[in-house]
Amino acid sequence: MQQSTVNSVRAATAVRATTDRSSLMNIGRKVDYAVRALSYLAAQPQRWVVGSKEIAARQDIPTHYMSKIMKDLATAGLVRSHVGCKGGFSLARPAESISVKEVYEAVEKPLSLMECLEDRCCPYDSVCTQISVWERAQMLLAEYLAGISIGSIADREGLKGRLNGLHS
Amino acid sequence: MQQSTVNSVRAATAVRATTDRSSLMNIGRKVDYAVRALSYLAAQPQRWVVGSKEIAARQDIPTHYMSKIMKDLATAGLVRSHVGCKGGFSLARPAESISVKEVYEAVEKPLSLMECLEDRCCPYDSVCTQISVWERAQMLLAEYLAGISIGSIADREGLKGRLNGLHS
DNA sequence: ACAAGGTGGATGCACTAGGTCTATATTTGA
DNA sequence: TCAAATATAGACCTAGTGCATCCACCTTGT
Repeated sequence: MQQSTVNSVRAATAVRATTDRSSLMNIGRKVDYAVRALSYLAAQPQRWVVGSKEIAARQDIPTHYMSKIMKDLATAGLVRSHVGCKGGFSLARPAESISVKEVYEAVEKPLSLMECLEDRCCPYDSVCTQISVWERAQMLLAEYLAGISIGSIADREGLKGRLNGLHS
Repeated sequence: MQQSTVNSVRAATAVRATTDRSSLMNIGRKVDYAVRALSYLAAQPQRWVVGSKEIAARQDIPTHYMSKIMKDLATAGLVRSHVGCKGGFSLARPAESISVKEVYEAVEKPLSLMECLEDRCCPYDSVCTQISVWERAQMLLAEYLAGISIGSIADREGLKGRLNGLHS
């Protein structure tokens, strides 16, 4: 029955999982900023290099924080960085090919709803009856976010079109 | 074009939203504990009263923390509390009618992925192109979790059935 | 009356989100 | 060639939060 099952598992693993909550889902400002910054880049003419200060100012994002975020995005390969005077950032790939999920994982961490879903070392996972619930929820979310592109976000309200129209 | 739009909005609202991040999605231990506690109750014979100490011990949950969680569940009306000697908790409703979403909201807060989705006072929401993305993601998640019941979780692996079999 | 339970609140601690700052390396324009 | 503008890397700070512990009190069955 239930108690004996759980008890035996507990006995087998006296040590509790380390308090490493560093991997839960967190859709905070950082993600918001990253999406806005990328959208701003996407709305620029092709391969146009924009400084992080400009992005920060236009999108009302704290300047230095913006730098750190852009660095993350560069490390993840979503933007290309151009060092030096008149340097800045440009999209490394077509905006249509950059998904919100990628953006999230570039500035935060791998998408994970619960810690036991990530480090597969939860002592109970063999008898846990709720893992699959969260697993499925996480898949739903990941699939949805993987299907939304920065391009589609930037293109709402016709921003890109309007801007390009002005430049042509 | 983009900058003027955003700038005008910024000008109209000099004050930034208060740093109230108290409402983001957090599927942590508390939710885990709550689900496990409710599952444990669901696996008991009808309306059987179980002390929080017992639940805590059987499910390997910190004792005092368990009390607080049970209190939350009682406040939310998911369990009935029985004060006094030989007191404890029992499910207030059939386990099949208690959804994981309810459990989450009982011990945490209203399900919300981003703060701007909750307090509808984000100064940018009229021009923000990503709100709808998170809004939809949140709906997906909420709908899914609303469709999973404690009953179905407790009944996996036939725990309830086996236990009832032993008692009949 | 008293022990076994729940109630409510105070408290503590570690960690993180969010943000700032400085120093350094790299490039461009004058 | 030098100065200004930029990215890079890191230390640092602060308030808030997750997780938990403990205590004083109230209820109730025996």
